[in-house]
Amino acid sequence: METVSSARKAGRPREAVLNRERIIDAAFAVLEVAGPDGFTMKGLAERLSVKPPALYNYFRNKNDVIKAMRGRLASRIDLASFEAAPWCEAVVPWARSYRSVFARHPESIALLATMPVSGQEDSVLNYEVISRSLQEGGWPLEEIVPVIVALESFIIGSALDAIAPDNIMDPADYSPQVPLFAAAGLAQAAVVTAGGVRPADLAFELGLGALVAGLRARLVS
Amino acid sequence: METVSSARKAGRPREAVLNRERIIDAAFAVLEVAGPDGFTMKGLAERLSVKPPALYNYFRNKNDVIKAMRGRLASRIDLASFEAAPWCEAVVPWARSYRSVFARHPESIALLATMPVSGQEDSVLNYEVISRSLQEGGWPLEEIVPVIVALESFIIGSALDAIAPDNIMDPADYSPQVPLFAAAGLAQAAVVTAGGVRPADLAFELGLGALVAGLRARLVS
DNA sequence: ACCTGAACACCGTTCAAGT
DNA sequence: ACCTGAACACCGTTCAAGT
Repeated sequence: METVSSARKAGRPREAVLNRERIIDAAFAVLEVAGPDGFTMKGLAERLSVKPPALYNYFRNKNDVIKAMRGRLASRIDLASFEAAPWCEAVVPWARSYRSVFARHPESIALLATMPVSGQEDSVLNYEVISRSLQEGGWPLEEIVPVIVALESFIIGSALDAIAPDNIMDPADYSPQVPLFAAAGLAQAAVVTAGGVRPADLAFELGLGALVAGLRARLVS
Repeated sequence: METVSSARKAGRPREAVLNRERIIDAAFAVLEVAGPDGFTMKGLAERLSVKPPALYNYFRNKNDVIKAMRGRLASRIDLASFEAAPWCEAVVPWARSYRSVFARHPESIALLATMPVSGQEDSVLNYEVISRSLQEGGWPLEEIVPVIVALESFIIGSALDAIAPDNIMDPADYSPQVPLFAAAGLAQAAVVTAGGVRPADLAFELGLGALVAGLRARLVS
């Protein structure tokens, strides 16, 4: 009589159960349901029907898993606009794609965006494409990196803002002490409900437009 | 014969050893030397010559400690410029102060900036001051919150960038594959060494100037 | 080579016991 | 009221043992 749920016994399986791709897929799934605090090697192993030590055959440690997750996200960012339009138009869809890739996995940002990028990753290749677009647009060589970093800072900060609850700026019981800010919040809420967008989207689009316009103005002057 | 290091015995001390202020002071000290991963309740207790459970008389849990730390930082941000100059001038020193408060405790950002702000904190009062300055500058009520959020997104993102190692954008061995990006990095490095600043500072100042200029342009048009 | 099982040194938090 | 001591349920990681 066979048991139905035949747990794997110790010992090498005839054919490997795991690989890096499968583990990263599962990692995003676990992160999505468990959140950053609940993202554990045990939970990851369980979703793969495996014991935690098995993961260490493919990744050196948990940080190594997270690094691979970020690499996956970076490869999803859409750079196509830089091939089709000048930088000041191209950065807008790129920035939206960048932010939305993270917004697709809201729980990822705290975990992924704040871990220092150690050395080289595939994402470096993306920067070459952007650099070329900026150079063709007339940017001096020494300002190309600062421009990219400034844009990314805004995007990452906006992504962090997007993961916060919508009412993060709600003064709540403090309203009497901050009347103008409370009124501004209500006025924004009216726009938000009318437009069917999130408050974070409003701030992102406004800031992105201003940042690009300001960069353009600096370039022509 | 008395032992020199007389450890405290169990039982209530004649006069309380701890208070919230002392604990928060110690928390920043521990965070600074131990980093975000090494920031533990045990480490915090040790620095206060106390056992971990004692902390729970003053804070409900570790997150509560972190929230108090952020409140402390928020109170250090300098808002004085908003009383003395129009918004487009005032935001610059405010943004620098905001970012430098976090830069003073580089290890804090990952821990503090990414934890969602739950409900009300003292920082809400700051927003009233900024809102008033924006309104006096002619901003429509419904755009005041988005403007503040866009600025904060850029500042927080820049603070995150500032904690990363200076060579975070260094293509290193990838240089042959990304020649223009590598050259741009070298050109930036020359400016950085000549000016005696960090690469992150360059990007922050460039982005801040552009963002403010872009916001101004939107307002007058 | 690639998995399990057992073990180690942690962690945050709870709670009774002591003064 | 405010501390310690002991305990609980975790965590990441290592490593021998099994196939």
